Amino acid sequence: MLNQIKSSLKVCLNSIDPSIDISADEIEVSLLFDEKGDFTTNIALKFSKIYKQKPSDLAKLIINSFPSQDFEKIEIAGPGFINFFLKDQFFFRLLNFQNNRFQDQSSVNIEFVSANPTGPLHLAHGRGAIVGDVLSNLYQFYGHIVTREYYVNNTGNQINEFLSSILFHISSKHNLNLPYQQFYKGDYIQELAEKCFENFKNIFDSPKLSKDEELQIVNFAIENLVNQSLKTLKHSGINFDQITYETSIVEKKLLPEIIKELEKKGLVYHGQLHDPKDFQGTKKDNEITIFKSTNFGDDEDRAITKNDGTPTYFANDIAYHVDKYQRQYSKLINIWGADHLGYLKRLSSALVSLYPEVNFSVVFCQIVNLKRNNEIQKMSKREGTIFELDELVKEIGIENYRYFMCYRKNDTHMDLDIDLIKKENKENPIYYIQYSFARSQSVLEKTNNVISSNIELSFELKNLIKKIHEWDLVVFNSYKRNEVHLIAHYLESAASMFHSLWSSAKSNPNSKFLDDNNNLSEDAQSLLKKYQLVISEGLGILGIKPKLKM
RNA sequence: GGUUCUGUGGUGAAACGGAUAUCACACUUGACUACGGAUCAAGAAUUCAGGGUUCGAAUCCUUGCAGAACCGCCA
Repeated sequence: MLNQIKSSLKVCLNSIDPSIDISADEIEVSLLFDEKGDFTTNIALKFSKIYKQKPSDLAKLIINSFPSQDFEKIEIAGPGFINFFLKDQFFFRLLNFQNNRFQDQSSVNIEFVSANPTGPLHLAHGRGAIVGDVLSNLYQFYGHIVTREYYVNNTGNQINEFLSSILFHISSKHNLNLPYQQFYKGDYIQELAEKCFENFKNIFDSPKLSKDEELQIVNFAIENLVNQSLKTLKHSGINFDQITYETSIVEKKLLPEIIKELEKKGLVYHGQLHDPKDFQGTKKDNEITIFKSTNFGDDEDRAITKNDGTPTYFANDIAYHVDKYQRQYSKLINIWGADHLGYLKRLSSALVSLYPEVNFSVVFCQIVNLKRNNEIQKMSKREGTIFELDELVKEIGIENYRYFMCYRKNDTHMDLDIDLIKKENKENPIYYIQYSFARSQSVLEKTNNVISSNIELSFELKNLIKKIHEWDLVVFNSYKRNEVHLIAHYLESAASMFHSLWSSAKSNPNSKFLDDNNNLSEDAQSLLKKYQLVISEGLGILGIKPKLKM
């Protein structure tokens, strides 16, 4: 019906002035859930200038030429809104809307989590994990072929320090006197060190480890952590299609070609930036390769090579994204934590200067605080008070975990209130939604016969029908904007309207779905089934199964 | 100091530039021999402050104030 009104409005506008071309996308029609009407459009306000008319006059012209057979009345309201009142007999038509849903089967790459392989996943990774997975579901909902990708940064200093920390533990526990320092602390390092020791026992017979032996050990340790992380994610319903290691990107040796390309565009020079923190040696012999990211509004130019000639993290990251681009996705989406906010400019400008047509976007997830007993829990790696993701999921359950990670806009700070999440009542939205679904199911199960009687079109019933009709609009909007919280909010509000309708039957028995003999009208049946379908689709995108019984 | 984000009832949050700013909690009332009360109904805001753009601003621009994240040749 929304689309029908839209196209009728387009015809009206065209008949008013054929020389003006307004595209269907510019015509906004939305639903009303109060006494003002059932549908509304602002086009008379929006286009009054183009048509050189006062908004109210334009609205009048539109109404005069609008095919009004489906409507009780169409009126001008406020400064120039046009409100439509649907005839009662057409309400149940609003439930049939999903026949020609938008489809786009192009392939999309969504990269998320991509945690450093030097420790277990914790709360901070959890939000990006869910947002990435739900976004993937959303793209799949519209037919896209989605690759969920996990990137492992297994090179660089952090890896050396990680290895050193493991060997330090082995050395001190088994009195081996190996020359390694401790960087990372924590129980998981000790456990990992033990595993490495068990697996490579014979290596430690000699007093010194070769480079090759070190490599074996660190790879084993990384593999172990990555698998553990993937297992944690799998437990919360997240499965990756592709794991990409930084080393495999390095092996492809894309960097020289990339630097050459950027050089051609005048975006690379050799020289010096400020002294790095651990700078050693003389300045003269330390010319590095630098990307001119200030051309794109970045604060500073960024190094592509370090003073020892090896590529920076940034350099390898360009190569990684070039690699992704070359795999021919129509769209690349990254989910990043807020700590990468300042990193976007340099990466996207490098990527865009290489491939101006690239469709690359980043969805940022802000910090999550853990709230318990009404207090924000301070978390610190040093004090060992990091809350591992595994524990969180165990404590609150997958459904709660997934829902609550989605119900705030991704770029706002969020407090995850453990006590609230564990409640089983209205305060917990996911519970409230599931309860409405179970209620609808109980009616369907109690039904003796489906009959062709009429159900009274109360205010509450109309609202619920309209809400169901609105689903397509909401989910499409959520997809266009990469904002998954819109779905969570829709579900909550749909459930609220369902409960309202349910309770209205207390004061108005005609609003009951079932009659005294447990007969259900056809209309009511199609309403309930459609409600279940919409809720199932919405929860499905969030990765949650609806409950038939609770 | 720079870059980016945020500022909405007592609290936590919603709101493609649209009408009377929505939801939950807390607080105050009212509704249960129930199609599952695990619910429903009723009650509160000068949207941080000033200026601008617009028919129309929580939303866009600008100034100020307050808070957060980031600001290595670390990843």
